[in-house]
Amino acid sequence: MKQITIKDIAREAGVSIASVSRALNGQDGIGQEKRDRILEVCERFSYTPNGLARGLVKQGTDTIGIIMPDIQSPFYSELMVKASDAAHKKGYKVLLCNSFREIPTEAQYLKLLVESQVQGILIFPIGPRSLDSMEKYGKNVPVVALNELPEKSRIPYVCADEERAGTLATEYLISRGCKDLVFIGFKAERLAHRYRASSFLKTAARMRIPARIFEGHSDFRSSFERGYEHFKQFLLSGEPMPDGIVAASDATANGIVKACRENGLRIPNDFSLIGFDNISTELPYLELTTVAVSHVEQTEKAVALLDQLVRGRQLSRAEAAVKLEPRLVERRSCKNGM
Amino acid sequence: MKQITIKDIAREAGVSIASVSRALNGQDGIGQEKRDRILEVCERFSYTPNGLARGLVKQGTDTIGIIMPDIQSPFYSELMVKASDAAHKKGYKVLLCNSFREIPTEAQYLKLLVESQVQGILIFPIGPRSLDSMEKYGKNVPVVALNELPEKSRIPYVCADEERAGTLATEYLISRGCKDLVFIGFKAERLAHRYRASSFLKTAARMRIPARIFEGHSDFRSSFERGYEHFKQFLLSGEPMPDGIVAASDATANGIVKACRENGLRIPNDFSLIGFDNISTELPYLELTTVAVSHVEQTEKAVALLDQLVRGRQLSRAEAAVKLEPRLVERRSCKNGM
DNA sequence: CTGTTAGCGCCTTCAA
DNA sequence: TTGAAGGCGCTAACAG
Repeated sequence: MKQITIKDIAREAGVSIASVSRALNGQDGIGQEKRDRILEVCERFSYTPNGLARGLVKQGTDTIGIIMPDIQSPFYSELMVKASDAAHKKGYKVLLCNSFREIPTEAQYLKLLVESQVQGILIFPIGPRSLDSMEKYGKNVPVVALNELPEKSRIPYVCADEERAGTLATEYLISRGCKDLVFIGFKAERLAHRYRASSFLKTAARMRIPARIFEGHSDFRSSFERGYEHFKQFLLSGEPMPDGIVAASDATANGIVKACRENGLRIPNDFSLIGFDNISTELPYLELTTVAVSHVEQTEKAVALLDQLVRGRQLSRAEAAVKLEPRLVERRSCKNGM
Repeated sequence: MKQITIKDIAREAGVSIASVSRALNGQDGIGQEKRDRILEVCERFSYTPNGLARGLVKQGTDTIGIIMPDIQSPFYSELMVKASDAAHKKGYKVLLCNSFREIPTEAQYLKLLVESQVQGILIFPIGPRSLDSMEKYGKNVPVVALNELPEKSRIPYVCADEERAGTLATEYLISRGCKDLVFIGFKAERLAHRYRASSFLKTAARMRIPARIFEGHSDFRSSFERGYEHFKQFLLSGEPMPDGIVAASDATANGIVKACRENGLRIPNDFSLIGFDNISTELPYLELTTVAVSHVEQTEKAVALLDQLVRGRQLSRAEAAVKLEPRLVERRSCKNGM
């Protein structure tokens, strides 16, 4: 399939390549009649301009890349969709990449995107170990992180205030009368989990309610599986059953629900359950109460931030480190035991 | 962020740009010592080659594009992941695009990918209306369709033999003792549904079992919603309850299950349910029996086909129109009433 | 209004 | 083993 170039079109239409370029880009400085003729020829040859050449001379592609760990997770795919929307609104094209929760794959995509001359990158890091390559490629092109907080670094980010989220969730459970709390699905590598868990403990202590973190062993491919397996481990552990469970995330909560079904446990009858992230539109079988920031707000902020950077604005440390206020989304997975 | 070029590196290392290029691409014709020095300089400046320029001169990007209608659907996202895997194995990089089930968006991405000089495109068409742009851009670059069968066109495709799938599903339900069948979630625009539904009718007639297609009104964003709404409409319609339901797809079946829960219906106690596509690993609450082709087989075939085309091989009509044999995946949504 | 020309950053002959 | 030079397809001055 030999590529047809602007030259072919020019020859065929009997004009110069400059005119073709002008016609194609809707610039003026060309007669209507000539323009029509050129466009007609393009159509006839089903000519498509070479984006590489154009990008090369224009020094830009109007494209940003989005890297996320798991396209199959409802959480990420929803955020991804919202983020592309936001990017499109700002006039960017979007390249999507799925890192499969693998650090090397993630690094590879960062490289690919930089090489593809995207103007900026939005990344949902896999975890703290993502930092190295983010910092490396962040020298070439602006990078904004969502969702994991690269606090130790200078990478700009937009995420939820997870500490506050943990507090909200715990307070809510207690306000509904829970007297014994367990946190399930904890994964130490996730910074968000660390915040959620530590403020969980802190809040419970402050309110004088017994609370513990269940540390399930071994890790699993997805948060869903982790929730499922950890909760089964918890049931087998012989530990006393709490009346309130904080799941490390909604995906985790979903796994817990599955384990409950298999063990004849009912929510919220047997215990109250609360999660984080608000992916529950994807959980048709459970109306999960959760704590989260608005996905739209988060992604739009992130794109706006990236856009600033792309346009070369210098941002202060504070402007580039956005923590959004989470709020409670009340549904039906918590009983009212007051 | 001024881009660092091969020229800067050459100047810094005190060599010619040709040498830098050679070092970067691991070609020989350059001394080890010089090569190391160059690489060191690249590292120090965190130089990343410009893919646009490289693609331009190499006349190729080793990249393929994948376009799918809905990244949030477990069905598509799973296929997408499998397809990228297959592409990576063949040495291609992958660009992902989400058409949002919108024909214009789909066309736009086709254009974007062609302009980005991908070597080939894998597309999960939204429906028959996708054909126009597929044929248009198929002139520029090889395009292979999955999942919808563009039979009227010359676009190469790899999909399930949906007629056979419909037969299998219907036969199975009947073999399990069903005496009254309804097909729910039908959407006329989906070619696959038409095949499934018509062979459903045909098979039931052949086996002398009453069967009908319930035509729900109005359409919905996702198959899930369509299943949910259509089944609720069915319940309200006053039609007699069948003992076997064929859902237009697994996603549809999932919607039906949701409606069942809300109406106190139990599966398979109240009726047997079967779907298509085998996405049920994503339906933790129901072990749905289904009919489908292997996702891995399908995507690998598709990538192999595309690869042939990319390498310029001419394929016969038959080679470019692959229908895979579906098989029954037996789980627990059908009772045994024999 | 139109055409000519000089690059964009890189790879690849071709000479040295 | 090395470097100089041409050109990939396109846009953006600059001339006419």
